[in-house]
Amino acid sequence: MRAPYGLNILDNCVSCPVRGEHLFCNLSLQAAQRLNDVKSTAVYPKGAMLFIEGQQARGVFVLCTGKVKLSTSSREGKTIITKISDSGDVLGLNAVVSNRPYEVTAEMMEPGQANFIPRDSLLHLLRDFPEVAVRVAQQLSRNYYVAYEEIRTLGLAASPSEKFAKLLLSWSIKTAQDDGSAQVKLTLTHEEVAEIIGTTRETVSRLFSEFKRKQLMTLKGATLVIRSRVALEKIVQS
Amino acid sequence: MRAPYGLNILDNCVSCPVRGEHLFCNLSLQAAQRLNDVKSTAVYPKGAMLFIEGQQARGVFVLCTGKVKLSTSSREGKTIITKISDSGDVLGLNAVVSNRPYEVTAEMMEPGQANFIPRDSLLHLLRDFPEVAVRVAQQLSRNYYVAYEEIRTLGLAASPSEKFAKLLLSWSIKTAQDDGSAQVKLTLTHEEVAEIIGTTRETVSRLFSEFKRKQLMTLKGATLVIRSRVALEKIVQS
DNA sequence: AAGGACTAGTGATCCAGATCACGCAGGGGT
DNA sequence: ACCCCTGCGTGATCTGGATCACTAGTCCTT
Repeated sequence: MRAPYGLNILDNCVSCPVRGEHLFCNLSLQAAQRLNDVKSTAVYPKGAMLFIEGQQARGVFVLCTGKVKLSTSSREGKTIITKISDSGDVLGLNAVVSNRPYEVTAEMMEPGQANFIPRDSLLHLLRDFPEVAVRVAQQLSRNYYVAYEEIRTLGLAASPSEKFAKLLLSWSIKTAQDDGSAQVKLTLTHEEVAEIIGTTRETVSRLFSEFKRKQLMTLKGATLVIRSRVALEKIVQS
Repeated sequence: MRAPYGLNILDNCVSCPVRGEHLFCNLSLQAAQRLNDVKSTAVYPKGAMLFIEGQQARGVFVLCTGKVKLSTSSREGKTIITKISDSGDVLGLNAVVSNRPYEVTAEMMEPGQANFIPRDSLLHLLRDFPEVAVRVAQQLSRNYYVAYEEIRTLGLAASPSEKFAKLLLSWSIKTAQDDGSAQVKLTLTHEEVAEIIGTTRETVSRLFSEFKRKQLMTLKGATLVIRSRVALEKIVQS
């Protein structure tokens, strides 16, 4: 028996946009109920840290609304952003399952709401409900794929242009039109973009100029308009 | 009830060096028996490909003996080695669990033996035995951590020297002595080392010279002697 | 013994991108 | 209005490592 909507973990915030695909949607009634009992909801302001790299894992966060920046830094202060998470994402799962410190820092980029599930509760859930364990395994392997893509990008894609083009393409996936164009609201600073593609702020500035000059994109206020995805793909594999 | 040794999946090859920590050791009697029924063992020659990047996932391989090189390449032919696996490692797990193509190519670097577990059998095992699912989840999150380390290395550690030092340190972990020295049998070509740390063969050659000159290591035949791990660690974080 | 196919070492050159150093615009806050 | 702070755009310079081009040792094959 499937849980009615009322027991979905995301239901007490905004309705879940991809309901059913998520880690904690469409569980059995029992599992969903247990989940509901152990979770707690909170609202976080912009800039709030859900957790910090190196902290012992306390539990996982299921993001309802808002965007979260996941990043790591080296001792010398260099920072890379590994992912921008949004609604529906589960944060901290790897650390919880393998009982290690959080490997990234999670910072709210805008105010938002998240459900928290304490470590022990989640682990018990895992052992009591095979369906949850399988879901978690699938989620973890998905995370792995994302990480792997990142390795490919960092290791194989040589130039900043290439990585920048890749980034633009990844942004434009959701809003892609039939004609290959797309619009994205640009919420990151050049500095942050630089931390994503592993280059400097100056280079990102120059990339924006270059791509505009080459008619690959235009910028109207904070709205990024991508002319042709095909042209970008050509740069990626060049 | 725990399975007797006779039912451990690694038992029909060399005895498992870290028995008990592995994915398929110390399962319940039932689970171990099922596992034993569905697995098949084979010997592979040097150069054999267990699977190739992009192939639909057929199943997982549990490596008994030998070393396996895991690598990805870009269309333009650039290759990176993401990991050198050895005895006990489980290969292809991520692809099987998330039902995607293998994300890497697995090539035997020396002759060796491996157990194969077909995809469907493993997935059934997952659903029937919560303990297996939990184990798999843990293994996946461990894989994730390794991938994450790689991202940190590629994204944060700037110079080839730094990455080379990191690599030497990772090699010397197992054989580290109290005085900070260590010995490693060097089985990779300069070319392969270059593919691991993401640089060129020439640069690796120069790195070897430089590190020898700086008394960080010496080379006797194929035996690499690391003088002081501390000195290397200093380079890593410099 | 001789040839070929890898693997290594090392100079010479070149260039993309980091670094440094500005100026300039917006936008709060007092 | 003022200042200060953060984010952006762009020139000038510098440099680490890629690339190219050799030589030479080693191991295998025939």
